[in-house]
Amino acid sequence: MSASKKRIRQESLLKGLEKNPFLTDEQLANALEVSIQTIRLDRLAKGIPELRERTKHMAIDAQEKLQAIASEDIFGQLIDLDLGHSGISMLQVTPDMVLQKTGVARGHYMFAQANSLALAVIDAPVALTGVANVKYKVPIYTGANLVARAEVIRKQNDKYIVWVKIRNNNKEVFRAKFLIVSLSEERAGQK
Amino acid sequence: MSASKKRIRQESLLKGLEKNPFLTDEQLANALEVSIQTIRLDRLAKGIPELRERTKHMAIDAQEKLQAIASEDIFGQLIDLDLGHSGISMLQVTPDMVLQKTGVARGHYMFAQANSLALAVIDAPVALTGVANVKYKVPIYTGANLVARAEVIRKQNDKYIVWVKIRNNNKEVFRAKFLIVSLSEERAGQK
DNA sequence: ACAGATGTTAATAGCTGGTACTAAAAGTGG
DNA sequence: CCACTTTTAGTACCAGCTATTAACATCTGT
Repeated sequence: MSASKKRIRQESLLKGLEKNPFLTDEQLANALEVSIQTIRLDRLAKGIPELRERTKHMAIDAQEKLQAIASEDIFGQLIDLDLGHSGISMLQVTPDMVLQKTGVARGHYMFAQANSLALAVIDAPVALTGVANVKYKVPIYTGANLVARAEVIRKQNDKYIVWVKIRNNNKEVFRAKFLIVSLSEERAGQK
Repeated sequence: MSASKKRIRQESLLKGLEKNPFLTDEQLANALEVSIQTIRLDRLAKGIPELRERTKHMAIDAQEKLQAIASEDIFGQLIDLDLGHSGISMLQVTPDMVLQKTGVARGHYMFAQANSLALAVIDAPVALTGVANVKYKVPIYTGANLVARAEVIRKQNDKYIVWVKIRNNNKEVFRAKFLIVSLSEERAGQK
């Protein structure tokens, strides 16, 4: 019986810290109505680090995640690139990409994957999207492994037409046509 | 002269902590070749909190940012909404939204703002984007205050045509036409 | 050149939130 | 009742500080 009391306490310890990781042993001891030493033994048993270590790791982890999001993990991994002709990228759909209400991936992730791949394929120092025609064919859910394939269809002076098709399990779920303008040097208006 | 030496030191203190906020006073003292006490006076003067406080605030801030990103069903702030007819949202362009190379905002932010606003306007429990036609008219840079206005142009059964125009300083910079399908209940394919 | 201001270093006491260890007390099961 | 687990208590020690007081060091204006 006491063994199960212990297990229950250790589990609520884990849950409590998950909800609020900034609790000291003292606060935890009060909350669970045991002594500080018991909390420390429990932490030791469960391999839970002390408050300061927890805080530090949270800071580092969250920072890294933010950077990953800010940089380009959203857009998928570039798998293959034939500059000026074609490219392939892959994007894993994770739970935070879907709308809670429906479980369907937000459309702008596919758009971002397709658009950034299209820009990557263009063989120019600076390129901007001018026009995009997009068609969502099938809703996407968590766990989908989206494979985008971009192809430059036409090039005329500084304008490129790029087709991007996204497949999930070899089934086409999205397609887009981009008109992309490459800029020679300076900032310039887009048509 | 010593006053400027002090100022220089305090500035490199700030810069050093910006690069690596996890430095103790002792490490900082070694790096800047002064005593620990000097570092502490400098921190006091500049209002820089101690290592532990810095770490904690980083953890909290980053966590909040992550949650904000994760819960962003609507990209930008919804300013006005006339369900089934029109809506207005605002999005501030921050430095992490732009490509370093060019300083131009990544296209999918505008797409996300427009798309999510279009979906919000639809008066239906579940709605999915089917087709999007997008035109980028002017490149956007950091600091831009994007105001998107969506209007339902046509409704036919479960299909809606929504126009979204984004303006920056009252100048149109982006427009998109969405064909959106509202779903009655179940998960269903999109055309 | 010397007083007074400014800047730097040192020393000490006390705090938080721990680790590590030892030992006693309480509960529990056969 | 004894053996064993679990819990609590107590002590010594640590990092990384704050806060305060005091002694030097350096510079600056006159």
